[in-house]
Amino acid sequence: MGHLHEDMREIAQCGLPSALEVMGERWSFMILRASFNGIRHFEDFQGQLGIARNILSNRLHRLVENGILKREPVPDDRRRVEYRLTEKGIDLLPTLVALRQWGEKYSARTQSSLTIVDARDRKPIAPIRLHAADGRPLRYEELDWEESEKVGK
Amino acid sequence: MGHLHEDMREIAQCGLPSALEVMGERWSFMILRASFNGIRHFEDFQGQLGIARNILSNRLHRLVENGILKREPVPDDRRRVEYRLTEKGIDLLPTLVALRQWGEKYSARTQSSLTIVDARDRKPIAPIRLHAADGRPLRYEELDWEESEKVGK
DNA sequence: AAAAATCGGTTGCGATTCGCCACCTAGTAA
DNA sequence: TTACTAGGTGGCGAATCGCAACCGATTTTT
Repeated sequence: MGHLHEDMREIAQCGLPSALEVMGERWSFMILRASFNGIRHFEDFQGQLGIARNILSNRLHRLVENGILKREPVPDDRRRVEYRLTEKGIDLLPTLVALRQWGEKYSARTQSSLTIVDARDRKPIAPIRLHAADGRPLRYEELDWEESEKVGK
Repeated sequence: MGHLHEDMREIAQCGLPSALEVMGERWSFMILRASFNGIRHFEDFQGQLGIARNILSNRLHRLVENGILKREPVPDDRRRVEYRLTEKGIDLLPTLVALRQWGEKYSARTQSSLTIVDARDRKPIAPIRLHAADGRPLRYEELDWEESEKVGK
């Protein structure tokens, strides 16, 4: 009694848990951001993030095994290896940007360093928000939650 | 040498670290999602998420002290306490949805339970993506990174 | 009025995970 | 042939996680 949504039990899987399985680990988002910034090599990740080498090694492997980064040796120099974003990794950009914008909105320090701009007019992109299926932006008050059991589509 | 972006050193703070300080901890996003689903009470969070009580207690306090949730006693029953989203917490919805949509796109299991719909036509919201300042949606290829030192605005 | 249940925690304690530091191997440069 | 670089791995103490038991303040039930 008192439950708003009676029939959801325990987890109500919504894709969040599976997303967090990888991205919920410490450093994952920071590594991802570095990747978007063009970082590709182990030593560069390490230097830029200040992360311990064993942790970095572990995270890179987990990101690779989850298809977010791909690891490929550099032909010219067989010591070196490149970690680059896959399409799956690139698809995390909206999440990353939303998180970053939120952090910037609520932290004292002004935004800094690289910002993402529209290549056309070089103006910064808009704050990320929710949109209706037809593209109309939606405010929080215009939303509702619906129980969609229909797995079909 | 070899650096794509010479002048950014070490961290290149972008609001991400400050965002992750709270939301990077285990369970934070799951708790947030439960909040959006209407969960407000300790026991309900615990039951729904299956999280250990001490961890839950710790996370709730951290979310409160960071202004994401507010904790207020229930007048009618002085045993009970309510944890509710603040505006700052509500502002995390785009991040949460983006993460969830990504998880759903790349995990086998179909989406489930509560989905967010446009209250007007009750159709599910659109996938989250980046938009230009004028509202035009942007593809990844249309983006560029710019060094914006100008703190002014 | 007394006993039982509920709610929101806290405390111990073992199991993981994190993070610093040293070290190692293959490949390249001097 | 010696030195250096890139990308790791291993040991070990410190911090965090998670289970289970317990607790104090309040209702609820009997």
